[in-house]
Parts: sequence; C-alpha cells; structure tokens
Amino acid sequence: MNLYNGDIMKVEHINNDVVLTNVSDFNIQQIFECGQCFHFEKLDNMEYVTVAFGRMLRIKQENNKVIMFNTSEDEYNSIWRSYFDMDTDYGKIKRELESKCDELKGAINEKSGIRILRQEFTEILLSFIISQNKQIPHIKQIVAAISKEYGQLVGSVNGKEYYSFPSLDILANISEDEFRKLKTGFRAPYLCDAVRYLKKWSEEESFAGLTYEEAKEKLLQIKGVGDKVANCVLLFGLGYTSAFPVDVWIKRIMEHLYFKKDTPKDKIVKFADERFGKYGGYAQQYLFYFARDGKVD
DNA sequence: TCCCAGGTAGATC
DNA sequence: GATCTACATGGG
Repeated sequence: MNLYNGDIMKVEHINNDVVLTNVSDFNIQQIFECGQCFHFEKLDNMEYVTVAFGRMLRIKQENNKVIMFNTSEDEYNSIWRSYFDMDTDYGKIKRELESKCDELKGAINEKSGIRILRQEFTEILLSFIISQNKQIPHIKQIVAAISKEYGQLVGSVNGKEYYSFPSLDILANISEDEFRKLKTGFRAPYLCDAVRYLKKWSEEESFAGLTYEEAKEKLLQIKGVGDKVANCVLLFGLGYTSAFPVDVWIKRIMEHLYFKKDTPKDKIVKFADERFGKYGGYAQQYLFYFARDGKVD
C-alpha cells in the first residue's frame, strides 16, 4: 500500500518506460546518495543509473512521478519493485519512529525520501568488506573496477558502459593477487574468505528462516567481517530491518542527540535496539545520511 | 607531511 | 575483558 494525499500509486507502461505516479516517501537522490549503495551513477539532478540483479536501470524523478526508462512492467514487478522496496509503507515507519522519539524528527524530516534498497547479498557483502577504512567514492570506484573486469556489460548511457557485479562462480576464480590489483589492499584476503563462505553457503538453504542473531553469527565467521559490516550486510543485503550498524557517523550523531558524551558502540547498539526495535535499520539510515551531510557538529 | 576514511584482526595489558 | 596498532590506498 503506497498512499499519497489519499491517492494510490499508479504503475503504467508508456513508450517503453515504466512510469510511477503519485509516488510517496521517495527521493531518488536521497535513496542513492545516502550511503547504502555503491553501484550507481548520477546523470543529472534527480536522474541516476543503477545496476542490480544483472540489469541496468536509468531512473528519473519529477516531483511525485518516477520514470524507469526502457523497462517492462514484468521487469518492474520482478526486479525494481522489490529493489526500491515499493511495497513497504515508509509513511507508517516514519510516523512510528517519530512518535517514539522526538530526537529523530530533524533527520527524518530532512531525509524523508530515503528507502532501504533490497540489494544483492553477494555484492553487498563484498562491497561492505571493501568499505572498511575507505571513503564512499573509493568504494564506488573499486566496485566499478571489479564489475568492469569480471562482470558483464549490461548497457550504456551517453556512451558510458555499465557492468553487472560478477556472479559467485566468477568471483570464486578471482585470486587474492587479482583482488589486490583492483586496489583492495589489505582487504583482498578478506574478499577471498568471503567468497569461500558464499560458495559453501550457496549449497545449503543458508539464510532462509534464520533469526537476526543466527544470521549475524554466520556472517561473523568471515575474516574481515566484524560487527559493523555484518550489520550492514544484514540490513542492506538480507532484509533484516532491525539491524543497526554503528560507524563513526552514527556514533557521532547518537552521542550528539542522546548521550551528550563519548559512548562505547555496544551501548549505542543496545540503546537503539530498545528505542527503535524492528525499525532500527530505517532509523539508522535517516541518522547516518543526516549526520554525514553535515547536519551535526 | 600529516590525517582521515561507513573497521577489523591480532597483540598486549 | 578492554584498549592499542597495523593495515593499502587516495584525497584534503
């Protein structure tokens, strides 16, 4: 259910594009720039290209209208609808978070168009292993380099080519040295270890039906995956919306809003769990983007 | 030149 | 247990 001023969102196929009207709680700039995704490119104001699930999508937003270029309704329903989390009522989530917590209102108001993308597990796991001790533009560069070197060409826009993130079978044949050549540095052996586990898990019904704790414990076996990366993978790659990754930015803004002093990460996690519960992941993303965008300190 | 980046593993106390 | 440090690479 997706309501906007009492109007229900409409999906139409017009001139080879999928057009959504009366879209609510959706800002394509915030969705891509909020730090959850490393496989996209900005074309223009409110116009982006993203690559996911072996497909490329050019997408543009004009107020409450969203145009997904060169897409069928079938593709919208099988890929992009879930990717953009269109069946989740963000209005309800925001109202519930705000009612529990005055301190969140500023971040939610400023970043009200964020949605948690439902991205591919494999790509998210490797991307967030790469993310440690790196800035977002560097992470994007490395994800693009891996995709160009080992993925498949999935389209081009304005002469620029886009590549999908490689499949697990391809990843399994990339050596540590080859990962190093792509500027992953000390993370290269971590990536290889992650791929080994992914291969092993792909032969089981691995994460289906696992609790948050069980899934997290599984991820923590991978060398190079600690508490923060595990939580990012749980939230962005596996759909565990209670996950609350605490990085430097979240630590900073949580201390600013709630604790008023230096506070250890595990204490912040415990507080977030009690305060935000199953909506922890959403709260985290509003706060992260708000803080990183220079709205605090 | 120094410092930091969506952290983590390993060493040391 | 709780703190310290090295880790590749790039940008301010």
